[in-house]
Amino acid sequence: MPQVDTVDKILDAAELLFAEKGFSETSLRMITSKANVNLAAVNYHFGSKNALIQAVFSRFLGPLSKSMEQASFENGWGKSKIPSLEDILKLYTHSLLKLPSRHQNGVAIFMRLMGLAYTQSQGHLRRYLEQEYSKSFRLFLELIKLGTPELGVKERFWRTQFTLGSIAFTMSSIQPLTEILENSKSAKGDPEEVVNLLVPYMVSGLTAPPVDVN
Amino acid sequence: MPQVDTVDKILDAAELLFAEKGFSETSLRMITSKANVNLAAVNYHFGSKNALIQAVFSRFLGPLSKSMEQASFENGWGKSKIPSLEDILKLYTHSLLKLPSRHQNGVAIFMRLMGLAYTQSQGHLRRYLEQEYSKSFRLFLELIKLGTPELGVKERFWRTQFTLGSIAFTMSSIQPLTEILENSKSAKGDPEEVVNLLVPYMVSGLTAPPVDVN
DNA sequence: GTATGTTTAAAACACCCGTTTAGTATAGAA
DNA sequence: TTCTATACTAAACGGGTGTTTTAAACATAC
Repeated sequence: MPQVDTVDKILDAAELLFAEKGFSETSLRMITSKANVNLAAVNYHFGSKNALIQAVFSRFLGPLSKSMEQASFENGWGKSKIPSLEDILKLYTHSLLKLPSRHQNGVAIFMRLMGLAYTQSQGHLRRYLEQEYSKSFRLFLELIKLGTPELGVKERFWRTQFTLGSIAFTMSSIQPLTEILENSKSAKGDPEEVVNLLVPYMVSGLTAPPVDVN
Repeated sequence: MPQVDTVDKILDAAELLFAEKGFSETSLRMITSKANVNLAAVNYHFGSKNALIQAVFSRFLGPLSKSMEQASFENGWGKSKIPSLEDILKLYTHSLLKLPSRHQNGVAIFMRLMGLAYTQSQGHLRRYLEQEYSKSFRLFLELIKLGTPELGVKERFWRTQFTLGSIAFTMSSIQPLTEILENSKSAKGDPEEVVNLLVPYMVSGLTAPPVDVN
């Protein structure tokens, strides 16, 4: 019996390669050779490549969504105790940063994967995430609503999309962007630093004076 | 001699399919069959699939970068006449909206392609865009710098990325998002309306009090 | 009308893909 | 020991990929 079993070896390798190259650009042969595992093992343990993609997401989204729901509950947030927008966004971003990972900079990988999930046209993945984690997402929207009481429905909707766009887009390309900024190929790209810059940006955008009132 | 020559038929089809599915997920056979053109025509006219991808970008980035440079010049913007951030963003967003296109909602397609160029790992494309349009991009950054004098280099860089993310992400999925908001499959999604909500959001985010000072 | 260079067409090429099959090895239970 | 379920592996399968080749059609110039 090996220390790390085959399933985890596959997930580890897949996580890295997907984040680096994208889903369609990563072949099962790349994954299995990086994981030192037989090609057929993927289909044996997961059934298909699509199922593997979903499993990669489940491995970190499961714990993450649980911890976020719990944190929101423990804070007693609700209509009787309305949190500030900054508190909400800080909770979420810092839950992300504290996410345990098997890799060196797991946050960046995780973020990049989330960005890809939005960006790449993986119908099955979007359907899967919607089905499994819609409850967590609705909680997030509910909290945003509590934190931006002055906004109309339409304007809140679009500003939330703008905000998600900032996150997804930035995080999905944080590595190349860091290289541009540091002007070197070895810049490692510190997600924590970027997140600390991101929160005030989002707060300011979300709480800007409304244009519309409806 | 046909009304629309083969080259343009290929570009039209490729543009739509790339925006819809991504680059690797779109095969030359999909493109040529949608364009009613022989498979070999792509390699004959463009040389390779990668060259076709680059050509798709050139067709709209060429005119766009020219019109933007010209507009900035005509306004006399520079260190002697510093534009407001709102003016800058309005110029750019409205240049985008006025962008002539061969398709119905060309803005969304164009934005989605730009988002993909960042997001998908197409090394050759990033290199190509950097080489061809670095001048235009540097002009944009220079204008942003004029409009946000209170920001340090690092913070300005990241906030600019956040802003680009909002635009690319929102515009590239404006259609499905509108459908969600209106709760109907027939909602048409007016880019101009969204842009009017987007500009104040971006201005507010970019001009938020600095966190860092370096 | 014939020759010349350009564009289209059909077919084949070599390669890589995800998946399946058929078989082997291993470990615990009866 | 024999049986059985699970874990793993080597090899092959069918199909799709970008690209190249070969030949035919076409317009234009001489």
